[in-house]
Amino acid sequence: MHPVEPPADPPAREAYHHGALRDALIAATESLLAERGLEGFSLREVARRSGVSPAAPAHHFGDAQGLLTAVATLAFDGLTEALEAGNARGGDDAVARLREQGVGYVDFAMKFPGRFSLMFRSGKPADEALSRSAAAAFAALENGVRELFGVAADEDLTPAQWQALLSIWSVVHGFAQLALAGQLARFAPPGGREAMLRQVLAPMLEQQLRGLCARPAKPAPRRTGKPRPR
Amino acid sequence: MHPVEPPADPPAREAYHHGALRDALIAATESLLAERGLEGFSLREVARRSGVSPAAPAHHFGDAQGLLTAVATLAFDGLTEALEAGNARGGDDAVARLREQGVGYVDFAMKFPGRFSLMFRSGKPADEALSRSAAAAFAALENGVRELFGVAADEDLTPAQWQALLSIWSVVHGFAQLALAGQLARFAPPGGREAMLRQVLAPMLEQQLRGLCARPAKPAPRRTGKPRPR
DNA sequence: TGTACATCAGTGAACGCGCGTTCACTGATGTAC
DNA sequence: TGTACATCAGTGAACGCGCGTTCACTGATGTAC
Repeated sequence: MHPVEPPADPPAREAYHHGALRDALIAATESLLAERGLEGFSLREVARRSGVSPAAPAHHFGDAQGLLTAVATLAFDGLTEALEAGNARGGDDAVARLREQGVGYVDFAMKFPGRFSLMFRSGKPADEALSRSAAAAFAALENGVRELFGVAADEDLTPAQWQALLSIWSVVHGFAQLALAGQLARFAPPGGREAMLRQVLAPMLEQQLRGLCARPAKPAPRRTGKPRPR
Repeated sequence: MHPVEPPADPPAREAYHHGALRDALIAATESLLAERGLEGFSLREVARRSGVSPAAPAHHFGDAQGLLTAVATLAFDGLTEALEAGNARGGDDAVARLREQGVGYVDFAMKFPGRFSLMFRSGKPADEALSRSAAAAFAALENGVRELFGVAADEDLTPAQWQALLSIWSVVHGFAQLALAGQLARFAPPGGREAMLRQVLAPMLEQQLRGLCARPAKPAPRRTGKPRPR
């Protein structure tokens, strides 16, 4: 099933017995979560898939929670990379850059459903490294919005700009969740997923940008309260 | 902890021993899911909280999966009601009606996180009643979009209108998920949640409506593919 | 270069636990006569 | 109205199972001299 592969060229740091057990446990955790979700996760099954005894993971992660926290932390790091790669992919147009960040967000969720399911659960204990990685991913998205509106890193976003950030995050996050839940089959065959997302994002971003610039010329939307960023 | 309350006036149908065990089991399932998530669910704990023996639930739901399916089905029915109530709350303005549906969607998720967590998991087995209830909830949302664009029940939505539906669903679903994950604390204190959602939804809906009406006058967004509804 | 020792990744048996489900049962409710 | 019986919701003991974690251990790797 999951034979232990001898490392082709040992990763220097952990070529003791298994060779790269730490990485293998992380990979096994991701695939198990992708297959069965968080409620189907078990440390013993992860050990089994990695070809080691049930006590082996404790040497690397302490306990089951430690492994899950480590995977969640790596997951946020991966999301940060995906967002930054998307930003770069967008080229010179700030709208395209942010749109590609959104595409990167959803692609990440679809490519690594196991990681994604760990990232946004409610009962997270406060882990410092995890919080830092999560904050970095958020900052990557915030950065795209700053570029869109031309807000420097040391400037505050306006309430309307915070709102734009929240809108974009909500829409990509919701799209990803619905896609993972299989709910997008109501709209189109799975192959068209990315095209659908682009068609949702592009006009939204253009209108956000236009709306902010042209706001005084339009009838102001009734305010029911002011968002207080951060 | 969870004493069995004798039913004030027996619900006629199930006043045998416990009185309303079926309902009690459903309520216990919801609160357990809200507290510990799906991975913390157990049939025995539900029985314990309902004050009955571990074998009692089997008489009403067959097995653990049957109970979860029943709760998910009721959850979708509740969401449908919430969406219809929101629609009614919106009054005469189609934008307001759809916006209030969105508010109803998020309120439902926040009020019943246990139910909500069951509704959109990926590994669902095909249950007929569950599928019917899920379809009804979707139809309630679709109905709001039809009203927004003035599309009769027997008419097809255009691709752009399907896209609008997907955008709105994504944004409210994502907003709800982020709120449940505690991620909205980055933006504002929890009290401001509903105001934030309204400020996200209102301009989005107005722009969707305006965008569809004015589309020929604007430079057409580049199409990368057509959504194929249903 | 060789030897003795320290380190530590991984073993495998064992623990106690809570789980879902089964089973024969009990006893209250509902119904036929 | 009373009696005998059928129904069925709920009991509680029992089952086998997989779980997370512990523990003393093994044995390969790395290091001091």
